[in-house]
Amino acid sequence: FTMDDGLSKAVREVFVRLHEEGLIYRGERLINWCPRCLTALSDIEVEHEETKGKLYHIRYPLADDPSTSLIVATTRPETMLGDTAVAVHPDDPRYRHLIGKKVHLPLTTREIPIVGDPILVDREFGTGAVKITPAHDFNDFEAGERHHLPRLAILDAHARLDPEGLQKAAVESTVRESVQGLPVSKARPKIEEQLQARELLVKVEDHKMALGKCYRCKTVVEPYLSPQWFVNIQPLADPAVKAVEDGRIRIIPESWTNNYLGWMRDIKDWCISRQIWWGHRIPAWYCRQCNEDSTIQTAPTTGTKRSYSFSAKATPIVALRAPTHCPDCGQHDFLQESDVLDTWFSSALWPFSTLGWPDQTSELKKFYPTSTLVTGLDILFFWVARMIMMGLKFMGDVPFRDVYIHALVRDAEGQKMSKSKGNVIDPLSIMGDYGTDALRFTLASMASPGRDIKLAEERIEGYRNFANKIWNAARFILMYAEGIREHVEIGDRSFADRWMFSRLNRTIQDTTTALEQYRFDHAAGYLYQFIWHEYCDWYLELVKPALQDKASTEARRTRATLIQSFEITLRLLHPFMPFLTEEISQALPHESTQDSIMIRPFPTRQSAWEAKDIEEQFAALERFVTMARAGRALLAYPPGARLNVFAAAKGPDERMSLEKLHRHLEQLSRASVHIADQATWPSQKVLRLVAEGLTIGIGVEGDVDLQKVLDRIVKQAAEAMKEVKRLEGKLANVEFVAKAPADVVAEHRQRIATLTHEQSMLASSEQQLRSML
RNA sequence: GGGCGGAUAGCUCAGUUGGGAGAGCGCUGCCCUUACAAGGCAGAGGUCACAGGUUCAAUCCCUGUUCCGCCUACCA
Repeated sequence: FTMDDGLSKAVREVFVRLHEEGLIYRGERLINWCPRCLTALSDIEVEHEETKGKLYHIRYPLADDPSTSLIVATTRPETMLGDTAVAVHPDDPRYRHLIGKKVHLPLTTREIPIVGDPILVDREFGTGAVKITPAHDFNDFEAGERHHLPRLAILDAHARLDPEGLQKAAVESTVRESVQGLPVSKARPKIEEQLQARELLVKVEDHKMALGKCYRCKTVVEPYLSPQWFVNIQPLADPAVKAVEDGRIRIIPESWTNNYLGWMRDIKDWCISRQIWWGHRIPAWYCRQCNEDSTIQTAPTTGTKRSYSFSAKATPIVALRAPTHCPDCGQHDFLQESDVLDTWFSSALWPFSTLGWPDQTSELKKFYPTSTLVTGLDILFFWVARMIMMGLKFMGDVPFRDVYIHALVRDAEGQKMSKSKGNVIDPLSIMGDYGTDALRFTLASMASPGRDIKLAEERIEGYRNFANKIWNAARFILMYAEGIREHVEIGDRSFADRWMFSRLNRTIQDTTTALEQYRFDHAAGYLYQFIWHEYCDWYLELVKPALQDKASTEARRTRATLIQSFEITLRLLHPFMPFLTEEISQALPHESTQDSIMIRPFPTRQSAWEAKDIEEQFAALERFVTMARAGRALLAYPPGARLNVFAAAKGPDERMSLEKLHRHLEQLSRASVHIADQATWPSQKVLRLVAEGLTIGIGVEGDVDLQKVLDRIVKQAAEAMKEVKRLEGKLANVEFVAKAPADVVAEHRQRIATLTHEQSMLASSEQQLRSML
């Protein structure tokens, strides 16, 4: 970014304003530091790794009574050279009386105080005494502040023992000479040896701990004392906590809310400076005249580091532009701060900086705040929380209403994908193999809340097939689209059309509701089910005969319905499969003025389409057809052979439905269908099949394997028997009948009745079959 | 250490006012039936991790255990 770039302008504006309010300060603090990259690291840049280490128990003799000593435990014996105190718990009867006395710090000529600190010390852990090294440990730094202890840095920026620091820390010269210039890993055994030789090392035990490592180079990070820039975060965090507490911002799924609140309430000042090249350079300048003593020359060792920096004592001038002269000395020789900003500092401004802020643009008015932010959990704190804080601070309003936390996509082993780990699944390659829409649909369908996604190729392949299915349906429709189309009122449409519209209506409603609840998985499921298993499997099959005679009224009307319904379906599917739906919708017959599908309205529910009675009739048809097909498979009739199928309706309503749908029944079951009472069926050569209250008979012709059929019927009867026994068992329980809701009990009775009827039918089929064998 | 999530068909995963266990892929059988074999039709397959508890009734609620994963933390 150039300095005139809008984003940079916003960053500088924010930096300067925060600084003016005292919310940005510069100071010497401990930060996570990579001794190899020579830069500060933010929390997100540090990876923690379980490591086997050692716990060293070291004896610190009392200064005025060397026969008595405190034993402290540490995982980092080399840092003891920088100790400036030993802490015990003020209420600990073992040590209480020692507070205020001094111990002699081994390997040095220093004496350091014993302090009481209830925060740092856990009485139960180790010996109950702990060393304080403010320059090399975060907690010790805090403890050092509480007790006004000096900070003795004994490591340099490369995490080597620093000769000057060792000198200042009054380390014995022999010790000093043996360790100076050594990296931590080499110095540690030397220190261990020295302590051993003086019999001050009480014991060494194995110890598990989590070591922080630089995300880039895997070097163990060091808490490092250096001048850095910070944001005083509490004044920004408080409003951001409130915004979520009072519901102005909703986190979805809700379970992450506590995570957010917990983190925000316990937030620490934000180190925003980085010692790297790439980034927004901090808008601060130092007068060379006034800060001569604070200038630190550093050799450009790697070629990526600037050659100077300033100590914590230096006085910066923070401004939007380079100052023309120094307000103190009037000189005009400046060096700009060499540090750049943490990348999340500018990211935090994204919701408004991208809209032109600090200018009051029309985009800013229109799009701030936005409705939903979709993001991954891993940056909830680093990005989302900071956008909320900065948005509230500079815009006076939340940057978004809903935060949708989506799942993390992991690799096949369930590992988190990361650039540095190299286990990234390349979306471009997946898209090449299966298509962009298939990948998108897969991710939507697997986006169940609170659960991560292990990307499974089989699922993607399945949705690739789904896309293919839609292509083929489109081909079918285009094939029959030619010709006059006649639009009629919904009530006058055919059975198939009315059923399909009723189902489409339901699908629109379900999909919309699911989207409103951020249940993309449910929405994808509804669409898949409707398009494949209702629209393609049943509707398109049902209308085929009508389309055959192209000139007929029925064909004219069906063509209109086909195109209308498919176009609506495509719009409904468009957010999930944008490319395919656009392509097909352009191919369908349409007005030349019609917009791209992406800006057409999303379908809405039409109550006129709802047809419960039609759906019930369809259910009867589906039961019949499925059973006829099963019978065909059971009797191993070839698909081409025409069957004779008898159907007995349960009542007059069903009989009417079946008669009305007679043509469809014959078409879909490829059979001659006879609707008649069972009593009138031929007594011989008819196989009876029963399921869900419907009984059909299939004419038995030719040489068929009746044994297979018998096995099936016996098995089905056994299953029915088992279920009846289970239900009767429950009904026999007086407590069940007394305490269960009446409708549940009634339902149980109803199920028994149905099953019993089924059983008797099966028994008669069985008897009949045995006689035929 | 603390917190959170997961364990359901061979695999990847759905499944809430507790009451008959689902999908996709894979598998078996039949079928290239003029949209589609990346397909159609029909099937097989599950003591819902384990042990207790609450309840008339538990995949679902509670407790504990085992295993896996994530976040977080200074246990020196």
